[in-house]
Amino acid sequence: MPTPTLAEVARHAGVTPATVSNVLRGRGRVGEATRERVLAAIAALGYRPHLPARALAEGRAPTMALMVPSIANPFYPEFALAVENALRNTGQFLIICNTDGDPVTGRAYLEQIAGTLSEGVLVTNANLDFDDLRRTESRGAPVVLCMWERPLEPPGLPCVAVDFRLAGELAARHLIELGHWRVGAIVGSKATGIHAARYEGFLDAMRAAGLDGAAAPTIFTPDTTQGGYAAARELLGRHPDLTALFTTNDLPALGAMQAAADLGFDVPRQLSVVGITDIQLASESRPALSTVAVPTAEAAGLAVKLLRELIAQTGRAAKERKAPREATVCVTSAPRLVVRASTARAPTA
Amino acid sequence: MPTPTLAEVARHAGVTPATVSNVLRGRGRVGEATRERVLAAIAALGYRPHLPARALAEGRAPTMALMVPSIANPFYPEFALAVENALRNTGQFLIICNTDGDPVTGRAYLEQIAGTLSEGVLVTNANLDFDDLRRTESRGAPVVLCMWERPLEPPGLPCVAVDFRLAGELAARHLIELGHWRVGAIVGSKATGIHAARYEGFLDAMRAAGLDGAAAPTIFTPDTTQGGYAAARELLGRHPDLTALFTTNDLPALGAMQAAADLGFDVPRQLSVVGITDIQLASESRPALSTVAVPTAEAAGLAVKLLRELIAQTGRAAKERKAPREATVCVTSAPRLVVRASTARAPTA
DNA sequence: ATGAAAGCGCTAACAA
DNA sequence: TTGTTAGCGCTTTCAT
Repeated sequence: MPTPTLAEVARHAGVTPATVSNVLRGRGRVGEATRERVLAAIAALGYRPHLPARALAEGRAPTMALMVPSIANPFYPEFALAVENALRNTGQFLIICNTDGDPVTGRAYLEQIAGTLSEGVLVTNANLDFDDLRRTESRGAPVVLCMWERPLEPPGLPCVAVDFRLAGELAARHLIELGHWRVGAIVGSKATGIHAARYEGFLDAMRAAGLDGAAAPTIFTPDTTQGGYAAARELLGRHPDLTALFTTNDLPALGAMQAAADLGFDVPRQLSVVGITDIQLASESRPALSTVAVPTAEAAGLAVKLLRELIAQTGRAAKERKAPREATVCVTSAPRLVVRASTARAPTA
Repeated sequence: MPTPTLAEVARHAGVTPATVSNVLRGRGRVGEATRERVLAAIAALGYRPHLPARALAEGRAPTMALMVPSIANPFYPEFALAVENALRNTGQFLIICNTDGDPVTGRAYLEQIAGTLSEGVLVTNANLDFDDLRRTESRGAPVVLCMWERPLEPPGLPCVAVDFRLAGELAARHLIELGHWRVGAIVGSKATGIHAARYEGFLDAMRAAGLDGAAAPTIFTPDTTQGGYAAARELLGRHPDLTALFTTNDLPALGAMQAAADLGFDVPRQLSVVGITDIQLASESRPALSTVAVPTAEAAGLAVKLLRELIAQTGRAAKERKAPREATVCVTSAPRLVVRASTARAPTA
């Protein structure tokens, strides 16, 4: 027996669909007696509301979309879990869109589901075209950038920002305080790419310590374990005297540690490695990775909150769509250093 | 300007909605001239079909649901990615349901979306109640168990089965062939739990080698890195003469390697460790984990395929719903051993 | 307090 | 070849 419809419940209870709908949503006045009868019918028939139909009638959409480059990249599942938790009990569900880092794939998703299946879109560094995102917005589906890296330079789209420059600075400062001054940098993006702010933080810290950060051996590489691995090999090969590696993300940091292990470097005795983010893996590696923890779960929660607010202002329900350009930037709490086993005092030359 | 409706496109093209619908789906004959006009109108207005409305009219649902205990557990994102890839271009999207291993949470998801938002349900070891699943089925939403561990003992629900007993046997045989005979076992479930078949494979291999597997020190522990870590510490503490650890899953294996490292054991020189599954992390650990690779991507593809077939037989479209009890068990190709750096010849006593 | 009716955006017979 | 008419399951005025 397929799920009964609201109409069948109504018939069973001897009322009209409107009444059933009313008891279901607590709208309109309903007599105590009939309410009970309706509730009984619902229970008896095992009625469950048809979400798409309800959404259609309400002019809403039953899901939110989360755009990620690849859910298999260890950062995103953690983020997705937090998003899903935030969504729980809102009556909306989470659709995962893997863009593969390809703007065309990303656009295809937006075209298909934004505003129809999904009421709003959460975007992580999925390499989407900003024009596509703005078009999505203008079609009525709010967009929130989930991990914007520069709180002071909003992107012109609603976002939740994390102070990644500070994260970079904290990581570098940690190294410096341990006495390191020959430190290499592994940046998980192009020079002007997504990790630039983190690298700037590194440079700031070096400068503050009277060191010439710009002279530090630096490699720009893909933001992956493999990228970090390759970069570390190259860095360590060319500059065997380095005592520490600054890395803009945990995955490359983990890769760098593997490279160090394969090269016979003792981490942290001969070489310190520090990352940024504090994904789960960071505490599970051996040696455990020292890193700068970033409030990802908090960011996920804020992103969902912001998205829902934007929807409330935009949707059919909105009285007047006020220009929301104001409060569309949330900033998370600050990153903080987590010292584990991959960093130690610089070896005295 | 919110997305235009099909009716607006029709008006713009000077035809009726039915005609637009026809050109959109290639049904019914449409004159070449009008088709062009309609296409032009679609392009001009930037029309995009409203997925829930379409699904409602078609009597389908616009998504598939994937039930996982936690998307943050490293195995599931890999599986989810494969599922999403298999779904791509089917016009359906993937909803992630984290059950947290809690049957009640799982039931809540099924109640809400199975058959309404989601046309079918893919289930991994999310610890769901089989009665709930059967009820879901009987309400018209097909269910597929995605990683059934015993091809020879189907569960009474459609499933794709992986020969995990064989996986366990291969892992154990590998150890035996390397000359290990004092091997401990770490099982990532209760004795009668999900990993029992893998453990049986271990016992089979031991027996075949004339060893008393039942006498092997064994610990049943949660299927996590931490579980493996704790189990290995205990095992190694009580039996410091063990030369190898058999593990029913990669995560506990990785945990066991960490424990070994913390205890000062040299892996693989003093201690070999082998896992099962071959998740990405397995090749990224140091030493890289020897393991038995299981065809997860293949399983994901088969699961989606099977689910779609079941839907085709069940849906409103089905001519006659034939009893599908027959072909509802897919078996993947066999697991295979992947030797990496965590296993070596047993040290000669 | 309840019912009647229209409509959300789309599809699918069936007519013309 | 195209248009007409219902209807998918639900919500929501507006009457009664």
